[in-house]
Amino acid sequence: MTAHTLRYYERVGLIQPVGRARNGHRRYSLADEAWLHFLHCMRATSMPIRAMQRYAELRELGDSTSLERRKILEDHQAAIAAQIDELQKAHSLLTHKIANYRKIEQRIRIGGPQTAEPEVDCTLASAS
Amino acid sequence: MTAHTLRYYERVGLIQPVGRARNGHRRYSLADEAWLHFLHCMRATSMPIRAMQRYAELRELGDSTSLERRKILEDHQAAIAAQIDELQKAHSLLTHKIANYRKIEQRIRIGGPQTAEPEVDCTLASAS
DNA sequence: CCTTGACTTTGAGCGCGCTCGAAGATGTAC
DNA sequence: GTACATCTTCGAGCGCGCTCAAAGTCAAGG
Repeated sequence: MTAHTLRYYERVGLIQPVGRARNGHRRYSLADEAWLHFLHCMRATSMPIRAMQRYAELRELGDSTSLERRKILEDHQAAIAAQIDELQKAHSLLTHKIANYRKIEQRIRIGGPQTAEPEVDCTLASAS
Repeated sequence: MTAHTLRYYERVGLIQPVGRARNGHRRYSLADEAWLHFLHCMRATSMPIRAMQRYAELRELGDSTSLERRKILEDHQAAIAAQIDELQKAHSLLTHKIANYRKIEQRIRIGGPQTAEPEVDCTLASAS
Protein backbone atom coordinates (compact mmCIF):
# COMPACT_ATOMS: atom_id res chain seq x y z
CA MET A 1 0.00 0.00 0.00
CA THR A 2 1.65 3.19 -1.17
CA ALA A 3 1.52 6.60 0.49
CA HIS A 4 -0.46 7.81 -2.50
CA THR A 5 -3.04 5.12 -1.89
CA LEU A 6 -3.32 6.04 1.76
CA ARG A 7 -3.92 9.69 0.82
CA TYR A 8 -6.49 8.60 -1.67
CA TYR A 9 -8.32 6.48 0.87
CA GLU A 10 -8.38 9.42 3.22
CA ARG A 11 -9.69 11.72 0.51
CA VAL A 12 -12.56 9.46 -0.38
CA GLY A 13 -13.51 8.88 3.22
CA LEU A 14 -12.33 5.33 3.70
CA ILE A 15 -10.29 6.49 6.62
CA GLN A 16 -10.99 9.35 8.95
CA PRO A 17 -8.48 12.21 9.05
CA VAL A 18 -5.65 10.49 10.82
CA GLY A 19 -3.62 11.83 13.74
CA ARG A 20 -0.63 14.07 13.08
CA ALA A 21 2.74 14.56 14.60
CA ARG A 22 3.66 18.10 15.69
CA ASN A 23 5.12 18.80 12.27
CA GLY A 24 1.91 17.86 10.51
CA HIS A 25 3.06 14.44 9.36
CA ARG A 26 0.53 11.64 9.67
CA ARG A 27 0.86 9.16 12.50
CA TYR A 28 -1.07 5.97 11.95
CA SER A 29 -2.25 4.38 15.16
CA LEU A 30 -2.54 0.65 15.66
CA ALA A 31 -6.28 1.01 15.23
CA ASP A 32 -5.65 2.77 11.93
CA GLU A 33 -3.38 -0.04 10.86
CA ALA A 34 -5.96 -2.66 11.74
CA TRP A 35 -8.61 -0.82 9.79
CA LEU A 36 -6.26 -0.43 6.85
CA HIS A 37 -5.49 -4.08 6.97
CA PHE A 38 -9.17 -4.81 6.78
CA LEU A 39 -9.60 -2.45 3.85
CA HIS A 40 -6.68 -4.05 2.11
CA CYS A 41 -8.19 -7.45 2.64
CA MET A 42 -11.51 -6.37 1.16
CA ARG A 43 -9.89 -4.66 -1.80
CA ALA A 44 -7.72 -7.69 -2.45
CA THR A 45 -10.92 -9.63 -2.85
CA SER A 46 -12.48 -7.06 -5.19
CA MET A 47 -14.85 -5.29 -2.90
CA PRO A 48 -15.71 -2.06 -4.72
CA ILE A 49 -14.55 1.17 -3.13
CA ARG A 50 -18.17 2.31 -3.02
CA ALA A 51 -19.15 -0.57 -0.79
CA MET A 52 -16.21 0.09 1.44
CA GLN A 53 -17.20 3.73 1.65
CA ARG A 54 -20.68 2.78 2.71
CA TYR A 55 -19.29 0.42 5.28
CA ALA A 56 -16.91 3.03 6.64
CA GLU A 57 -19.72 5.53 6.87
CA LEU A 58 -21.91 3.15 8.85
CA ARG A 59 -19.01 2.31 11.08
CA GLU A 60 -18.82 5.96 12.11
CA LEU A 61 -22.43 5.80 13.19
CA GLY A 62 -21.91 3.09 15.77
CA ASP A 63 -23.50 -0.19 16.74
CA SER A 64 -26.98 0.73 15.60
CA THR A 65 -25.82 0.14 12.04
CA SER A 66 -24.78 -3.40 12.75
CA LEU A 67 -27.45 -4.96 10.61
CA GLU A 68 -26.60 -3.12 7.45
CA ARG A 69 -22.92 -3.58 7.98
CA ARG A 70 -23.43 -7.26 8.47
CA LYS A 71 -25.42 -7.41 5.27
CA ILE A 72 -22.58 -5.77 3.38
CA LEU A 73 -20.12 -8.29 4.72
CA GLU A 74 -22.41 -11.20 4.03
CA ASP A 75 -22.92 -10.05 0.46
CA HIS A 76 -19.22 -9.71 -0.02
CA GLN A 77 -18.61 -13.09 1.50
CA ALA A 78 -21.04 -14.58 -0.99
CA ALA A 79 -19.20 -12.79 -3.78
CA ILE A 80 -15.97 -14.27 -2.49
CA ALA A 81 -17.44 -17.76 -2.48
CA ALA A 82 -18.51 -17.28 -6.09
CA GLN A 83 -15.06 -16.04 -7.03
CA ILE A 84 -13.42 -19.03 -5.41
CA ASP A 85 -15.69 -21.25 -7.41
CA GLU A 86 -14.74 -19.67 -10.71
CA LEU A 87 -11.09 -19.71 -9.82
CA GLN A 88 -11.20 -23.38 -9.01
CA LYS A 89 -12.90 -24.18 -12.27
CA ALA A 90 -10.29 -22.22 -14.17
CA HIS A 91 -7.53 -23.82 -12.18
CA SER A 92 -8.59 -27.28 -13.15
CA LEU A 93 -9.16 -26.27 -16.74
CA LEU A 94 -5.60 -25.01 -16.81
CA THR A 95 -4.32 -28.24 -15.33
CA HIS A 96 -5.84 -30.08 -18.27
CA LYS A 97 -4.57 -27.67 -20.85
CA ILE A 98 -1.07 -27.62 -19.40
CA ALA A 99 -0.98 -31.41 -19.49
CA ASN A 100 -2.02 -31.22 -23.10
CA TYR A 101 0.84 -28.86 -23.88
CA ARG A 102 3.26 -31.27 -22.29
CA LYS A 103 1.97 -33.95 -24.64
CA ILE A 104 2.45 -31.70 -27.62
CA GLU A 105 5.99 -30.92 -26.55
CA GLN A 106 6.65 -34.62 -26.12
CA ARG A 107 5.45 -35.30 -29.66
CA ILE A 108 7.69 -32.57 -30.99
CA ARG A 109 10.74 -33.89 -29.12
CA ILE A 110 10.37 -37.44 -30.36
CA GLY A 111 9.47 -36.21 -33.84
CA GLY A 112 6.16 -37.96 -33.51
CA PRO A 113 3.09 -37.59 -35.70
CA GLN A 114 2.89 -33.89 -36.49
CA THR A 115 -0.84 -33.99 -37.02
CA ALA A 116 -2.14 -33.28 -33.56
CA GLU A 117 -4.97 -35.41 -32.31
CA PRO A 118 -8.09 -33.31 -32.70
CA GLU A 119 -8.20 -32.35 -29.03
CA VAL A 120 -10.97 -34.37 -27.49
CA ASP A 121 -9.55 -33.81 -24.04
CA CYS A 122 -11.24 -31.70 -21.39
CA THR A 123 -14.86 -31.49 -20.50
CA LEU A 124 -14.67 -27.77 -20.97
CA ALA A 125 -13.83 -27.22 -24.61
CA SER A 126 -10.13 -26.59 -24.66
CA ALA A 127 -9.64 -24.61 -27.85
CA SER A 128 -5.85 -24.92 -27.83
CA MET B 1 -20.64 -11.46 -22.97
CA THR B 2 -22.14 -8.59 -24.91
CA ALA B 3 -21.89 -7.98 -28.64
CA HIS B 4 -19.84 -4.91 -27.81
CA THR B 5 -17.35 -7.04 -25.98
CA LEU B 6 -17.10 -9.50 -28.85
CA ARG B 7 -16.36 -6.65 -31.26
CA TYR B 8 -13.78 -5.33 -28.87
CA TYR B 9 -12.07 -8.70 -28.60
CA GLU B 10 -11.94 -8.92 -32.36
CA ARG B 11 -10.52 -5.43 -32.63
CA VAL B 12 -7.70 -6.12 -30.22
CA GLY B 13 -6.85 -9.44 -31.81
CA LEU B 14 -8.16 -11.82 -29.20
CA ILE B 15 -10.23 -13.49 -31.87
CA GLN B 16 -9.47 -13.77 -35.55
CA PRO B 17 -11.86 -12.11 -37.98
CA VAL B 18 -14.80 -14.43 -37.67
CA GLY B 19 -16.84 -15.98 -40.48
CA ARG B 20 -19.74 -14.04 -41.98
CA ALA B 21 -23.14 -14.88 -43.34
CA ARG B 22 -23.93 -13.70 -46.85
CA ASN B 23 -25.30 -10.44 -45.50
CA GLY B 24 -22.09 -9.66 -43.65
CA HIS B 25 -23.32 -10.63 -40.21
CA ARG B 26 -20.91 -12.60 -38.06
CA ARG B 27 -21.38 -16.33 -37.66
CA TYR B 28 -19.55 -17.79 -34.69
CA SER B 29 -18.49 -21.40 -35.22
CA LEU B 30 -18.34 -23.94 -32.43
CA ALA B 31 -14.58 -23.53 -32.42
CA ASP B 32 -15.09 -19.78 -31.98
CA GLU B 33 -17.44 -20.43 -29.09
CA ALA B 34 -14.98 -22.77 -27.43
CA TRP B 35 -12.23 -20.22 -27.75
CA LEU B 36 -14.51 -17.48 -26.43
CA HIS B 37 -15.41 -19.69 -23.52
CA PHE B 38 -11.75 -20.07 -22.74
CA LEU B 39 -11.17 -16.34 -22.99
CA HIS B 40 -14.11 -15.72 -20.73
CA CYS B 41 -12.75 -18.16 -18.23
CA MET B 42 -9.36 -16.47 -18.19
CA ARG B 43 -10.87 -13.00 -17.91
CA ALA B 44 -13.13 -14.14 -15.10
CA THR B 45 -9.98 -15.03 -13.22
CA SER B 46 -8.30 -11.70 -13.96
CA MET B 47 -5.90 -12.65 -16.67
CA PRO B 48 -4.91 -9.33 -18.25
CA ILE B 49 -5.97 -8.73 -21.84
CA ARG B 50 -2.31 -8.28 -22.76
CA ALA B 51 -1.49 -11.80 -21.68
CA MET B 52 -4.45 -13.15 -23.55
CA GLN B 53 -3.33 -11.25 -26.63
CA ARG B 54 0.09 -12.79 -26.41
CA TYR B 55 -1.42 -16.21 -25.99
CA ALA B 56 -3.75 -15.73 -28.94
CA GLU B 57 -0.85 -14.57 -31.06
CA LEU B 58 1.23 -17.65 -30.22
CA ARG B 59 -1.76 -19.85 -30.88
CA GLU B 60 -1.83 -18.59 -34.44
CA LEU B 61 1.74 -19.69 -34.86
CA GLY B 62 1.10 -23.34 -34.17
CA ASP B 63 2.54 -26.08 -32.01
CA SER B 64 6.07 -24.75 -32.03
CA THR B 65 4.95 -22.12 -29.54
CA SER B 66 3.76 -24.70 -27.07
CA LEU B 67 6.43 -23.95 -24.51
CA GLU B 68 5.71 -20.26 -24.22
CA ARG B 69 2.00 -20.83 -24.20
CA ARG B 70 2.35 -23.37 -21.46
CA LYS B 71 4.41 -20.91 -19.47
CA ILE B 72 1.68 -18.32 -19.77
CA LEU B 73 -0.90 -20.78 -18.53
CA GLU B 74 1.30 -21.97 -15.70
CA ASP B 75 1.91 -18.41 -14.61
CA HIS B 76 -1.76 -17.71 -14.63
CA GLN B 77 -2.51 -20.87 -12.76
CA ALA B 78 -0.09 -19.76 -10.09
CA ALA B 79 -1.83 -16.39 -9.97
CA ILE B 80 -5.12 -18.18 -9.54
CA ALA B 81 -3.77 -20.24 -6.68
CA ALA B 82 -2.62 -17.06 -4.98
CA GLN B 83 -6.00 -15.46 -5.50
CA ILE B 84 -7.77 -18.45 -4.02
CA ASP B 85 -5.56 -18.16 -1.02
CA GLU B 86 -6.40 -14.52 -0.43
CA LEU B 87 -10.06 -15.15 -0.97
CA GLN B 88 -10.10 -17.92 1.55
CA LYS B 89 -8.37 -15.77 4.13
CA ALA B 90 -10.87 -13.01 3.56
CA HIS B 91 -13.73 -15.46 3.67
CA SER B 92 -12.76 -16.70 7.08
CA LEU B 93 -12.10 -13.18 8.34
CA LEU B 94 -15.60 -12.29 7.29
CA THR B 95 -17.02 -15.31 9.04
CA HIS B 96 -15.51 -14.01 12.26
CA LYS B 97 -16.68 -10.48 11.76
CA ILE B 98 -20.17 -11.51 10.83
CA ALA B 99 -20.39 -13.62 13.96
CA ASN B 100 -19.29 -10.58 15.91
CA TYR B 101 -22.05 -8.50 14.38
CA ARG B 102 -24.58 -11.10 15.38
CA LYS B 103 -23.36 -10.77 18.95
CA ILE B 104 -23.70 -7.02 18.81
CA GLU B 105 -27.22 -7.32 17.49
CA GLN B 106 -28.02 -9.79 20.25
CA ARG B 107 -26.80 -7.32 22.86
CA ILE B 108 -28.93 -4.61 21.35
CA ARG B 109 -32.05 -6.78 21.28
CA ILE B 110 -31.75 -7.83 24.90
CA GLY B 111 -30.80 -4.30 25.87
CA GLY B 112 -27.56 -5.66 27.25
CA PRO B 113 -24.49 -3.71 28.29
CA GLN B 114 -24.20 -0.92 25.75
CA THR B 115 -20.48 -0.66 26.20
CA ALA B 116 -19.19 -3.15 23.68
CA GLU B 117 -16.41 -5.42 24.82
CA PRO B 118 -13.25 -4.01 23.35
CA GLU B 119 -13.14 -6.51 20.49
CA VAL B 120 -10.51 -9.06 21.32
CA ASP B 121 -11.95 -11.48 18.81
CA CYS B 122 -10.20 -12.50 15.61
CA THR B 123 -6.60 -13.28 15.01
CA LEU B 124 -6.61 -10.80 12.19
CA ALA B 125 -7.32 -7.47 13.78
CA SER B 126 -11.00 -6.90 13.26
CA ALA B 127 -11.36 -3.15 13.43
CA SER B 128 -15.15 -3.22 13.51
C1' DC C 1 -43.81 0.80 -49.83
C1' DC C 2 -42.57 1.51 -45.21
C1' DT C 3 -41.46 0.44 -40.68
C1' DT C 4 -38.98 -2.23 -37.40
C1' DG C 5 -35.17 -4.24 -35.81
C1' DA C 6 -30.82 -6.54 -35.85
C1' DC C 7 -26.74 -6.15 -37.56
C1' DT C 8 -22.53 -3.32 -39.50
C1' DT C 9 -18.48 0.32 -38.90
C1' DT C 10 -15.80 3.84 -36.47
C1' DG C 11 -14.18 6.54 -32.95
C1' DA C 12 -15.08 8.53 -28.70
C1' DG C 13 -16.28 8.22 -23.77
C1' DC C 14 -16.52 6.29 -19.19
C1' DG C 15 -15.93 4.27 -14.49
C1' DC C 16 -12.75 2.47 -11.54
C1' DG C 17 -8.82 2.75 -8.69
C1' DC C 18 -5.22 4.42 -8.30
C1' DT C 19 -0.79 7.12 -9.61
C1' DC C 20 1.82 10.91 -10.44
C1' DG C 21 3.86 15.54 -10.49
C1' DA C 22 4.61 20.11 -8.80
C1' DA C 23 5.46 23.23 -5.25
C1' DG C 24 6.39 23.93 -0.69
C1' DA C 25 7.47 22.99 4.41
C1' DT C 26 10.15 20.36 7.57
C1' DG C 27 13.38 16.90 9.43
C1' DT C 28 17.99 14.40 9.66
C1' DA C 29 23.07 13.95 8.43
C1' DC C 30 27.38 15.67 7.36
C1' DG D 1 25.14 25.87 7.22
C1' DT D 2 23.71 23.15 3.61
C1' DA D 3 22.37 19.26 1.38
C1' DC D 4 18.98 15.83 0.84
C1' DA D 5 15.22 13.14 1.90
C1' DT D 6 10.58 13.00 3.32
C1' DC D 7 6.56 14.61 4.28
C1' DT D 8 2.53 18.00 2.99
C1' DT D 9 -1.45 19.67 -0.48
C1' DC D 10 -3.72 19.76 -4.73
C1' DG D 11 -5.40 18.61 -9.06
C1' DA D 12 -4.57 16.30 -13.12
C1' DG D 13 -3.53 12.07 -15.68
C1' DC D 14 -3.50 7.22 -16.73
C1' DG D 15 -4.28 2.23 -17.81
C1' DC D 16 -7.58 -1.07 -18.08
C1' DG D 17 -11.59 -3.06 -20.01
C1' DC D 18 -15.10 -2.26 -21.72
C1' DT D 19 -19.36 0.56 -23.34
C1' DC D 20 -21.77 3.46 -26.11
C1' DA D 21 -23.45 6.57 -29.87
C1' DA D 22 -23.97 7.70 -34.58
C1' DA D 23 -24.70 6.64 -39.04
C1' DG D 24 -25.36 3.21 -42.36
C1' DT D 25 -26.97 -1.51 -44.51
C1' DC D 26 -29.92 -5.20 -45.02
C1' DA D 27 -34.16 -8.68 -44.29
C1' DA D 28 -38.56 -9.73 -42.87
C1' DG D 29 -43.45 -8.44 -41.77
C1' DG D 30 -47.63 -5.74 -42.29
